[in-house]
Amino acid sequence: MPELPEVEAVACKLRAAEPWCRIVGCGQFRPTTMQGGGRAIGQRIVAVDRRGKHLLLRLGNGCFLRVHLKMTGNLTVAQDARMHASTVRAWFALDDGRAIVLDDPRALGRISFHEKGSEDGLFAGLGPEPFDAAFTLDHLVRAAKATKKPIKLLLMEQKAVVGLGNIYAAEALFQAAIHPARPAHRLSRPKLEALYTAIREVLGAAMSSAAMAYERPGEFSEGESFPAAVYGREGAPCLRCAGTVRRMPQGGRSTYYCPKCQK
DNA sequence: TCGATCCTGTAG
DNA sequence: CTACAGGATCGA
Repeated sequence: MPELPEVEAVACKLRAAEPWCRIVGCGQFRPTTMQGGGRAIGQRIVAVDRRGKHLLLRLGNGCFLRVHLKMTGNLTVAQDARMHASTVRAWFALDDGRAIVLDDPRALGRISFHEKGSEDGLFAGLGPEPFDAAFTLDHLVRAAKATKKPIKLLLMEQKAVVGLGNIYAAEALFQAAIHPARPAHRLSRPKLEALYTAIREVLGAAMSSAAMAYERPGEFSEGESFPAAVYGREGAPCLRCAGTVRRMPQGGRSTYYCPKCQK
């Protein structure tokens, strides 16, 4: 599921289940999934926030639970805490009988409890939100000029900007017509400007698509967002030129791109 | 900086 | 069986 648009959709869906009753219990099925969940017992969730791909469940006393969905996680509200799928890895029971459950087939998702005011330390390594005023073209240019690593890897580091993963990084680079392996510091300012615009457009389109899927369920498949222009299209014709989409390994992941129009 | 690693499921 | 999957951290 989750790059930024999908995480935001999960947050929206959780907010729709407000107001929250008190947390009366929690559980997990392996020791690594959740750290300190028991410390949230007795508290009430007062807000659901998002920072990059992290979900923050704010508690009444200022502390918070941080949830990272990793590759396949989903955080949902179950009407009955006693029933759950085999892929549920952790849960919080609420006073009204409902439960917040981490459903995650691959079991890579993580939940952790954090003290009031520990956000700054916890997220010190994260870059700006893509739609925040702090994410400027100059910021992206500075980040790009500072490293020789391939631009796609820079985009996926969550340091120059947060929220892009394997799909949207590829989509943004395609839209900006930039080769994913280009050393970041060698990109011209105009190219970086195109990339800057593309990042916002790609994420923005995915977010409205995710919101649409939420408002009108059934018309769009759950979780999946809009059709990708390059991702997963190896061997298919490029949507912009006469080229053919290729796949190449990058940092242990698959990168999709058109070698003809992404230089 | 790069590969290995965490996990399970699915497709070929 | 192998390859691969929308993430991120860790040790060599």
